[in-house]
Amino acid sequence: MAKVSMREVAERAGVSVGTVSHVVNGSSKVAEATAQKVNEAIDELGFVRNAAARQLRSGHSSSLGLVVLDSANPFFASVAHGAGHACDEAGLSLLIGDSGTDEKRESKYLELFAEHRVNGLLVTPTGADLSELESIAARGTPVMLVDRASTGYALSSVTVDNVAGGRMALDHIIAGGCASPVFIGGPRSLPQVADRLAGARERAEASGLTLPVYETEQLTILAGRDVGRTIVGLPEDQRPDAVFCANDLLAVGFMQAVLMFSDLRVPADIAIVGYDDIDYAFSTIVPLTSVRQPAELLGRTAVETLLQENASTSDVHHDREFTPELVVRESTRPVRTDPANGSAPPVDE
Amino acid sequence: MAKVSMREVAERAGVSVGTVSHVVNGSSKVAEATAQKVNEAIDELGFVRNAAARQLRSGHSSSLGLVVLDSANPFFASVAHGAGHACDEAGLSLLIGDSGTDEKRESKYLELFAEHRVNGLLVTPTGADLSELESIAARGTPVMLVDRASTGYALSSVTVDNVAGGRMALDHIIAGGCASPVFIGGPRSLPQVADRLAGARERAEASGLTLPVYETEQLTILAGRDVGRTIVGLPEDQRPDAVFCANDLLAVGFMQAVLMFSDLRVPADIAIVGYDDIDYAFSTIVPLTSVRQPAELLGRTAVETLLQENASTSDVHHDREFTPELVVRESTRPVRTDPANGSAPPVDE
DNA sequence: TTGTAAGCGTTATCAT
DNA sequence: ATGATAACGCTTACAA
Repeated sequence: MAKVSMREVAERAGVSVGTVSHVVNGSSKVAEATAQKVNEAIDELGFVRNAAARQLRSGHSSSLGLVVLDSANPFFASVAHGAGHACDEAGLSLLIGDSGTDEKRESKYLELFAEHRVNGLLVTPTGADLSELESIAARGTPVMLVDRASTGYALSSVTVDNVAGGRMALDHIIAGGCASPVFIGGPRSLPQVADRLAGARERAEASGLTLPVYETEQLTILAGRDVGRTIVGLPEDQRPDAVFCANDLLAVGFMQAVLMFSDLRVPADIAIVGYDDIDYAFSTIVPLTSVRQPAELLGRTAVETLLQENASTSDVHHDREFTPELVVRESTRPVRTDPANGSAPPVDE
Repeated sequence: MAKVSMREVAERAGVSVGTVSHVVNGSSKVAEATAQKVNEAIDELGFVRNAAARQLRSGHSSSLGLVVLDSANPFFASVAHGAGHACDEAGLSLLIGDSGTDEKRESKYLELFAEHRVNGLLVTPTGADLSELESIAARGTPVMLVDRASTGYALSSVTVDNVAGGRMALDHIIAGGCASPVFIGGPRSLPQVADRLAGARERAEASGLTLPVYETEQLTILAGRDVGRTIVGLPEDQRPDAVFCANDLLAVGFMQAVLMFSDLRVPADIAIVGYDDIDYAFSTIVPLTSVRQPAELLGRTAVETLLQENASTSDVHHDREFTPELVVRESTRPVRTDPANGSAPPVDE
């Protein structure tokens, strides 16, 4: 058992615990010779610092907590990766929690991290009510919203403009000549989903189109496949000619269903646009057009901004917003160069 | 700041700290009325237990540490997911470290987890030398190897038979009539890679074929794409007619390169077999034939076995091995039914 | 340069 | 049923 304490090391080396502490932490000048003896004792005994005691005494934890909606989603995996790197550079360790879009689990992790006295919290919240987070922040633990705007709350945030992303997707779909697009995604209580839909619907309606919604319970491949099965079973005159999926996982699943359960072609019969541009979007059966989000950068920026606010004495909150980018691949029809129409490519904003 | 301690709660409620501790932990009978008062005080003050103090006093951490090679790899994401679930059920929290196949980083996490006095360590080691882990185990922290055999060391392990997987892949490739397969993967110092190659080579040589190796530095999409670019640039008579990739990420990247940088067809000109059967293997441009590993089960079993060993007093080590499974899709040629040959499907073992 | 000693916030063992 | 109180292993003034 690693039940060797500084006291035992001190005894073995014939010095005091204070001295041991100093050589372990390099906190004060210790004579070369004594340091040597102490280090020997440490090796012989297999001493390992006790993080709990150290933290209890010092008051802080040198760690950050991150709560994501789904760590199996490559988007969040990238966010976590970026955050992890930034933490490494700052000498912090990153605790990761996966809420699975469940408020109970989210609270559980928030509680756990609070008990561990993390230096800060990075959270992609599940629910609409951010008051729990706000009160945590008010009590002194810096909170940073990740991929979620702080609208109406005294919290900082790092986001990507989802409304703009939704607009890009629909503009592109419409420019390709599709006339009956639908939206697939959910739960709609997630602002990411709601905003992408809002942007998309805005552009659909501007072109005189409705944008029916197929709401899913989760943003997974499986959910996409289920909707896909439903849609390919529709009579031709009710079948959409384009789908905009709230994320790439849904799009991947949807594409699987189309190609597995029907003879429909992508994009000729149904065009597909995803969201996130995960690494695999490039490699799908029909390479996927997607709205790219700078996931790693999001994670990194979240950490850096948090640390920065932590260092400053003021209580200012920062809201950093990135802009997504449409990546066009084969899952959507080429932009229609309709001479009557001027043949302009889709324009943002 | 969450600097409210039990002492303050006790004062506020007019009781002793001992009593507060009891109501917080439900550890002993407390009168209904006093419990009420204490809970009120807790709410009003916003008291949050201090994990460091609690652990220091109690001696254990209620957490497990997991160190994986690459958390962005869906295979390890699944392993972590399975492990996380098992931990949840056991009321433990899971600390996750990503070594990035770097021994330095691996050691760093091992050290960090040791300082946190985790109840056990789940590790997919990077290097060949497991003596560091062995001595950690000897000092009392249970260590469980994940996706790595314990050969020669007094450690427990949960693995999938990589040699068998390699055999399956090559048997299938050969049965499809390919005559010049190559192996893509690396670093070869990883036993997972070495074993898959060993199994594959065994079967290749049994059929009188050599199995050239394109060694990569990492098991990533990018690495696969690089090798792909090299291979499609080869003169036709030197070009392989099948590749067996050490994991699906490589296979995905390789496929991207083939389709992007050449007019070669998959599987007609080049057949591709991956390893892991990640969710996306199903959705690649040409759906990928792959050797499936039960990733979530691996993680779950690792945790359960560890806990089990932890509970028992004996020092027995367990080695649990799962068998992989070939999943055939369109990236490989159909098995050749050569009448002269009996037309048997590929056989395991 | 090194030793001494007072906590950090809990839990657990006693008494009461 | 509740209260005192002694650890747990460490950091950090302050003394020597």
